[in-house]
Amino acid sequence: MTHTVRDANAMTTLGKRECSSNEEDSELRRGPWTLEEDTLLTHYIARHGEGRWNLLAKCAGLKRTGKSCRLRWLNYLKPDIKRGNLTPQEQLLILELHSKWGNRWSKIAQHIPGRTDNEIKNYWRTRVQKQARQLNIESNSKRFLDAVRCFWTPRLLQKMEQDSSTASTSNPVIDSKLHPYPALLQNSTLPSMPSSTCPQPSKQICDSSYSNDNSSSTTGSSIVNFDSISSFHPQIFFEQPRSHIPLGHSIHNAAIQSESYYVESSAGYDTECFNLAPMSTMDTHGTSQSDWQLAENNWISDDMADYLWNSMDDIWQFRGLPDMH
DNA sequence: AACCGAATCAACCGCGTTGTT
DNA sequence: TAACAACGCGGTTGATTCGGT
Repeated sequence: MTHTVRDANAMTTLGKRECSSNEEDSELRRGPWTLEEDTLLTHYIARHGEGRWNLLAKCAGLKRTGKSCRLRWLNYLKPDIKRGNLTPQEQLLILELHSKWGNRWSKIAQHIPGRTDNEIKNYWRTRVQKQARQLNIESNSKRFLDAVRCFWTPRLLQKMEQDSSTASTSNPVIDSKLHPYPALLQNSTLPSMPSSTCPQPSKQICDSSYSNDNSSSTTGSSIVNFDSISSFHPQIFFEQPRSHIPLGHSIHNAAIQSESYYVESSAGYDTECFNLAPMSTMDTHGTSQSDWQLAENNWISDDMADYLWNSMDDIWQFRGLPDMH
């Protein structure tokens, strides 16, 4: 299989040929890795460990740059890499962490075990940004965050709940025994369509004392420390029972109103927690509460709401999963 | 069945940071 | 402290796959 070498690369290679007497430089392989190369790299790292990638590439007999070897190992060959679609929990976490850190893919990936920065970056660009584009919304805008908060986050939470109600005990999603709303889990119904008033944020959130800055951890909830999040397999559940959460349309707000989530390790990590409230309330652009209320009056149109709701399965890869209707 | 455009994701690049001599 | 090498990150590209016609 051949790989088209871009002009810039051709220039680089030419430069190397001119500047280097090392004939091997011109034999460097590019493009997709072969099984043989993967095997060589894996076996070498198994015996000698990773690091010093340029040396490693030579010693392992790979006609690749050290950079290429490193990338292949970290993004594909490393044993703890997870394959397959992102779970709703992971998607939720990406949304949340991105709202906090922006395009700090590596930093985000550190908190999603088994997922690489490249994978998360691709996910964001192909799924999230695509939808933002189709809606003519800036993917980093407040408006988009609002859409995420009011449409997608509740749906993801609902999906997680759905998973938890059907999952075997080996499935590390929501532990229904810990869920304060077993009835909600069993009886919740997917709203057929969000009402036009649905996206209005709860007053509880608007009135909350969450700060708008990115300092995190100093939110209305005392249990949160984003910076303390370390590797985990997330299990997310509501922090406290609410006295009443109506079913149907109100599940949007019900999910939003649930300010805090525990993240519990299923692999022996420290139990930690994080707060989705920043995503529910935080404005990464420093918008004031009055701005938010202004936005409330200028919310997503019914058409857009229709679109958002109907397209969520595509966006978050729910297609093929059991329908809750 | 063939074509074509869109979507996906592995792999690459440039550049800033960190470590070493 | 300067020079160089190695590393790591984020942005981008392009080959492959998918889905529609």
